[in-house]
Amino acid sequence: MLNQSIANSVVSTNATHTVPSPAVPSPAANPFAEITGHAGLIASEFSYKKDEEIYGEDEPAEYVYQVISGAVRSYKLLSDGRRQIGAFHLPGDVFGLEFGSVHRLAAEAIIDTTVRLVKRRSLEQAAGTDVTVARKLWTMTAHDLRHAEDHMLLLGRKTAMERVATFLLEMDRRLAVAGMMALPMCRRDIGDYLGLTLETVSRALSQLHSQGVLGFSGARQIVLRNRQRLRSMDA
Amino acid sequence: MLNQSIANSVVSTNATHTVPSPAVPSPAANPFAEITGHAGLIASEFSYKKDEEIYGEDEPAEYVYQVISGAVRSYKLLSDGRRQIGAFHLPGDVFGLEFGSVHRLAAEAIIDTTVRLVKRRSLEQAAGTDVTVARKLWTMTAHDLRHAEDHMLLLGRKTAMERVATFLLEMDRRLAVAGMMALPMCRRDIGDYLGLTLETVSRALSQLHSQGVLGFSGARQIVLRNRQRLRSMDA
DNA sequence: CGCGCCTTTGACGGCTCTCAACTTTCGTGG
DNA sequence: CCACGAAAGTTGAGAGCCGTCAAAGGCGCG
Repeated sequence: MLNQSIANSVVSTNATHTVPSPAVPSPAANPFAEITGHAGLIASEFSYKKDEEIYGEDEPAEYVYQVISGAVRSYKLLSDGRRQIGAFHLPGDVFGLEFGSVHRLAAEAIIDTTVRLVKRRSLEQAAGTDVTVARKLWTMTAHDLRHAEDHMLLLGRKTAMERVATFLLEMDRRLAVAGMMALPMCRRDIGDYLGLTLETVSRALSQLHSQGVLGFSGARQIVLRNRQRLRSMDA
Repeated sequence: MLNQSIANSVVSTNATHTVPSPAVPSPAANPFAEITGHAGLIASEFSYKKDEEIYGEDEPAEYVYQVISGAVRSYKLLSDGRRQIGAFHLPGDVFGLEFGSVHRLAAEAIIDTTVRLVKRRSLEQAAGTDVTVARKLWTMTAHDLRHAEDHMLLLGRKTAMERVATFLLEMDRRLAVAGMMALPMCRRDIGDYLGLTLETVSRALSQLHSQGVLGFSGARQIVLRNRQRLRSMDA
C-alpha cells in the first residue's frame, strides 16, 4: 500500500539512500569556508560508514565538523537505552561545535558520510584574535539554540501527528529536490527525534498517505502533495 | 496532607514567594558585570510585577536582561494556547540574549522581579571590537544551548516521575538555601516546563512526599530528604 | 477575616506505547 | 538477472501512562 503511488518520472531509481541535496551551499553562505578562509585554518576530510560513530557523548571535543555528503544524527542516551536525537545534520551543516571541551551529544553517520573537519583549538585560537571568527562561532551556536528551542516546543506540547507534520515540513525545506525528499534515516531515528515510537511515526505517515497529503515511492522517498494542509496540522 | 511535615525551625515563615538566593553571584562569576565592566556599557534597572510581560515572542530584541531579584519564565505558545516553558531565570541569570533581532521566546515575571538591562546593540557593538565580549556572548548562548539539549532529552524520553525528579534536583541546585527551596512558580508553570499537566506534577510530588523523599512546608517550600533516591529516579 | 486562586485528589478516557505478526524493501551472492 | 535472507516498515490488538474533567480543601492576599 505504500508504493507505486507516485508518478515519479522525474526520479532516478538509483537515488535511494543517497541525499541528493546540493553538495555544499555557495561559499558565501558557507560558515565553514568563511572561517577557514578567514583564519587560514587547515581543513581535512574524513569518511564514515553507515552507523559508524563519529564521536561519543562526553568525549573530548577535538574537532568541529561539516557534512560534505551523507547525513548525521546527534543524540543523547539514558542509562536504559532510551535515545533522544537532538538534530539531523545534512550536507552543508556544521556539527560538533562545543563551547566546552567535551561533546554534549554523540554523533553517528546515518548513511555513508563524508565530512570536512578542523581542530577545535584552532578555531578557539582564531576566535581569540579575530572578532569575525568569534562572531561566527556565536552565530552557529545561536542557530543550534534556535532549533533546540523550537524542538522543545514540539517535544513538550505537540501531538504525534503535529510532530510528524513538523518533521516533514522541516525535511522538505532542508532536502527536497524537485519536490521530492529522500530521507536518509529510518523510522526509529525519526521516532527518536520526535519523542515517539517508530510505530507511531509509521501510523502517522500512513494516515497522511491515505489522506493524500503525501505520496511514497519507497518508504523513504516522499513527496508532499499538500503543504498547506500539513502546515495547518503542525499547530 | 501537604503541610506541617517539616521540622523547619531554620526557615523564617515570611519567606514565602520570595527567592532567597544570594542576590547576585560574586562579580568574578557574573557574566553581566564582566561585560559591562569591560566595555563600559550602561546598565539600567527595571522592575516588573507578578505575571507582567517583559517581552513577547517575535518582539524586537532591544535589551539583554539579568535577574537581580525575583524569577522569570521564558516560553513559546502554540496557536491554541498550549505553552512550553523553555527555562526559568533566577537571580544572577542572564536572559533575553538573542543572536538575531527578535526574541524567540516570550518572557514574563513569575513574581515581582527586578532586572538589570543593557541595550543589545551596545553589546553587539562591543563584541565587534572586543574579543572577550564576543567570547562572552558565545559562552552565554552555549550555556543556554546545553540546557536546551538536556531538556530535549527530558521532554522527549523521560517519564513523568523522572521529569519531576530532574526538576527538583535542578531547582535544589539553583535555589536551595539551608537545604530548602522556595519555588517561585506554580504547578502549572512546572507542568509547562516539564511537558506535563499541573495535575500530573502534583501527583508526582505527592507520591514523593508519601515516600519520604521530600518534605513540604506549604506547597512551594520543599526540602529534599533523599537526593540519592531522587537521582536514581531521574534515569 | 473572608474571598479567590492554588493545589490536591478522584474517576474516567484516550493517545501513544508495547507486543506481535505480516509485508515489503534492500543488500548480497549465485 | 534473479533468488534469497535479513532488515525495515506496516498494521493490528491490547494495555498503560498521563490527560481531562470535576470537586473539595488549603493557603495567601486584600
